[in-house]
Amino acid sequence: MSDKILLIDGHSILNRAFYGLPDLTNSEGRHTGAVYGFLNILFRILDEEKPKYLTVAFDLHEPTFRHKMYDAYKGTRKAMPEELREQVPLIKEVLTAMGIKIVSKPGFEADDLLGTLAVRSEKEGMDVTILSGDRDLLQLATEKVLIRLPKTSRGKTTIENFHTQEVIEKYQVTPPQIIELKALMGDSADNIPGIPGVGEKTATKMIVEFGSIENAYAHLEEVKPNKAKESLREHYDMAVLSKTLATINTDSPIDYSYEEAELKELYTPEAYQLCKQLEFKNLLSKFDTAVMPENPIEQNFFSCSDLSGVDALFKKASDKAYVGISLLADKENIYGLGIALEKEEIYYIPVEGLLTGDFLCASMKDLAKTTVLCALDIKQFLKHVPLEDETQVFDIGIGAYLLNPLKSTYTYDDIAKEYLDGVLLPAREDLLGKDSLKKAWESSADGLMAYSCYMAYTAFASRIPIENSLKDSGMWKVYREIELPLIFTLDSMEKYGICVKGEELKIYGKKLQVRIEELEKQIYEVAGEEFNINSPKQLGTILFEKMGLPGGRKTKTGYSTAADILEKLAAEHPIVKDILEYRQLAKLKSTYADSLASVIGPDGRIHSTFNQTITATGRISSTEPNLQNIPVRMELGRLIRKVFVPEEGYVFLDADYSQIELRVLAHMSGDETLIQAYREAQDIHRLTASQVFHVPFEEVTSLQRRNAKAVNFGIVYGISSFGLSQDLSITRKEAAEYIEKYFETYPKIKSFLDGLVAEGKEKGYVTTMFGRRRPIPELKSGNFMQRSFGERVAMNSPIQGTAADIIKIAMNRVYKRIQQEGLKSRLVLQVHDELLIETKKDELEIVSRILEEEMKGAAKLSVELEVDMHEGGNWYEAK
DNA sequence: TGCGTCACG
DNA sequence: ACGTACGTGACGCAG
Repeated sequence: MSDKILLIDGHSILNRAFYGLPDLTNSEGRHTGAVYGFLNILFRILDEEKPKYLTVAFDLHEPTFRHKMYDAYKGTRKAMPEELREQVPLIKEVLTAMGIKIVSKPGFEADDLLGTLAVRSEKEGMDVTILSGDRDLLQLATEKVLIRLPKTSRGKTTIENFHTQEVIEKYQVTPPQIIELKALMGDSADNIPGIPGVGEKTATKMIVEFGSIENAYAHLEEVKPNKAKESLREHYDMAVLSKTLATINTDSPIDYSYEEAELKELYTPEAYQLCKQLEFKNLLSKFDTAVMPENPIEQNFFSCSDLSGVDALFKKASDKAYVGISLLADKENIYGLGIALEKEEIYYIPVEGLLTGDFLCASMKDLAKTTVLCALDIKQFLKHVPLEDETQVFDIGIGAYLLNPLKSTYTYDDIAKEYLDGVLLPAREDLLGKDSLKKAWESSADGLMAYSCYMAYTAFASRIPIENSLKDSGMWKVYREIELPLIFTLDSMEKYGICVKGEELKIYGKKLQVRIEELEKQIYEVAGEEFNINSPKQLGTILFEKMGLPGGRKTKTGYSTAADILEKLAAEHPIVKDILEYRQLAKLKSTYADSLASVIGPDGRIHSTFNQTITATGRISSTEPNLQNIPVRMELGRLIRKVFVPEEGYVFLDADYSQIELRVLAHMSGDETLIQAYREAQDIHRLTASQVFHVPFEEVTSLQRRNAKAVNFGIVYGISSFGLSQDLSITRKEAAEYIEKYFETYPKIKSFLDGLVAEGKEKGYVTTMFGRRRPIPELKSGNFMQRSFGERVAMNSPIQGTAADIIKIAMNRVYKRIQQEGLKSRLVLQVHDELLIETKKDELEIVSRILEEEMKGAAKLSVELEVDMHEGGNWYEAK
C-alpha cells in the first residue's frame, strides 16, 4: 500500500470549529473553543486515515499575491473576530507541541501550499487527503487526492468526501472546472468578483456546455440566457481576473521535507501541559501516564502503615492548627487516608491489618478536638466521622463553589490550579483511570497514594487562599454562617432519609401500567400501526406526516411533540389527548413509581443526596433520587406523596414560605406600592391585577388575575415580552403592554431590575442580600442571545439566590433548635421554599413553634415572611 | 452522549 | 435581526 499524507487547511478548519461550536472559554476566560474543535476533528481524521505524514498549512497575516491583486481592485478584507484571532497562535502552539509540521510562506495562501504539496505528493506516489472547510479546494481533487469537508449541522460534525467522481456527481463538472464555476459565480467571502448576473445555475450550465470560460467566449453568441451573454461580453477583464483569483497555485516554491512531516508521538509532555492549561479534559485522557511530568510535590509524600507510626503521626498532627485530610472511602468501605501536615509533609495511610477504617475514623474524631480538618467534601467525611461542631472543619470545595458557582465540578486539581498559583496536579483520572475507588483498591493501584496525598495537599494548601478570597469578596459570612453549618444540616437530613412504602409504590405502579396498556392499544389502533410512543421522532412522524396534523415548532431533530404543542392540537384529533395521558402516566411510572422503589434502602427509607455545590444561584439540589420534583400539581401524580410517611409515633409537619421570591423582590427593590400591597393583601396576584389594570380589587376577573400572576412570575425570571407571550398565549405586543403597565404601577421594580443589569455589566457578577455572588460572563457577549440571557440572569439570580439564602438560614436554625432542645423530631426534606419535618407526635406544638419562629425570623425584610404549615400522616396530607 | 421531554421550585 | 422566560434532575431514545 502506498504512503498516505494528510494536509490540513489550518485557518479554515479553525474557522469551522469556531463558528460551529459554542464559544468555549477556560476558567481564566481564555477563548479555547476553536482550538478544541480543531483538535477533535484532527483526532477523528487521524483515526480514520492513519496517515504516515501530516502537515497543517496556515496563511500569514500579510496579504498574499492573489489578495493584493483584488484588494488593489476593490480594497476590502474581512476582519476576524478577536475571539478567533487570539486562538490562531494557540492552535499553532498546540500543534507544535505535538510535533506536527506547520507550513506557511509569505506571499502564499494556505490553499497554494496545500495545492503544491498535494500535487507533489501525488507525484511521489502517495495517497493524499486534504482537510478543509473551503469548497474551493475541490479543484484539487483527483483519483488519488481526496478532499474532505467537515460540516457542522445541528451540533454534530459530518464529513463530505470528494475524489474526482464525487465532484462530478455533485457539481456536474470536473475538479479543474470548479475554478471556472467559481470565477463565473464569484465569491464575496473570498473577494472574487465574478460575472454580475451569473449565479450557480447559469455558471454550471455554461461550463457543462462549453467546458471553460475561454471556450464560452469563443462561442459567445451561443451563450444563453441573453442576460448572461451581455454580462460576459461586458466584463471580460473581470472574468480573467476572477479566474486568476480562483486558481490555486500548485507549483509554489516551498522547501518541504517529508521527514519533518512524518507523524510521530502526538501525546507529548508539552502537549499534555498545554491541554491541561486550556482545560481540555476529554483530551487529557488520551495521554499515556508516561508523558505526565514528574511533580515536585510528590517528593513530599510518605507512606505510613504501622500502628505506632500512625499514632505518632496523629500526635504530631494534633499540634497543628489545621491539616489537610482526604478520606478514601465509598458508602461501604474505607480504603485509606491522606493527611497533609505541611505543604512538604503529606502522609498516606492505607487501611491494612490493625490500621482499620474504624481506627482511622476514631483517630480523626480525636484530632478534630484540637485541629481544624480541611477537606474537599466535608459532608462525605461526616458520613464516616460524625462531628457536630462546624468550627472543627473547613470545606475547600464549598469555598471554591462560592467563589465561582458556575463550575460543574470542584475537583482538587481544579482547585489547586485556581488557588495555588496555577500549579498543575495530575487529576484523579490520570492516577486511577476511570476505575471506582473500590476497583483501584482491589487491584492495589499505585495511584491511590498519590491521589490521596494530592487531595490532602490541596485541602491544606488552598485553605488560606480560599479563606482570603472569601473575605476579600465579601462572602466570608455566607460561607461561615450559611454554607458551613448547612453541611451538618444536610448531612443529618441525608442520614435520616425519609420512609417510603415500597409495597404501595408497587401497587401504584401496577395501576398505572394497566391504564398505560389501554392507552397504548388505543393509540396504535387509531394510528394504524405499532410504534414507540416514547420516541419523539417516531411520534412526530406518525402525527405530522402520516396523520397530517399541522406541525408547529421544530426542534433540531424534527417536529416538537412537547406538551404545549400537543395541547394546542388536542382539538384536531382525539389521539392527541390519549398521547398526552400516555406521556403523563409513562413519566409517573418510570421516574417515580419504578425508580423510587429501586432506591429504598434496607432500612425502608430513601436517602437522597443534597448537593451544596451545584446551582449557579445558591439553591441546593437533590439527587439519587431527586426528591425536589415529586409531583404535586396534578392530582394523579400528587397521590405518590401518600407513600412518603413518617415512622411510627411521628407525623409530618410541612412548612412552606408564601411567595418568598416576590417578597424578596419587594424588599430588595424597596418599591413602596408592592411593599404596601404585601402589608395589606391576602391575594397579591389579585391586587397586582387591580393595580395594573386599574379595576377595583373586588372586580378583578379571573383572567386578569391569571395574567397578573404570570407577570409576577415573569418579573422574577427576568421578564421578556416573548417569554410572557408564550406563557399566556398572547401576542408579544400585548405582553409588552402588560409589562409596561406593571412597571408603571411599580416604578422602583423597574429601576431595581435595570440597576441589577447595569451592576452585572459593570462588575461581571450580581449579588444576593447576603453577599453571595453569581458571575455572569454572558453579559459581555457580542451575541445578542447570550447577552439577553445574561440580562435575565442578572435580574433573576439575586432574587432566587436571596430566597435560597433565607431558607438555608432557616434550615440551620431549625436544625440547631431541634438539637439544642433535645427533640426527637428531624428535618428530612427541603424543596426550595418548603421544609418537611418528621415530627414526634408529642413534639408537634414545640416543633411548629420552632418552624414558624425560625423560618419567619431567618431574614428581616420590609415585608413579613409568611409561612404556611400543615400536618399529616403522609406527605400528601401534610402539603 | 446529547437531546427532547417533563417533574418540581 | 437575532429567538427565550429563571433554577434544577431523571428518563428514554437514537446515534
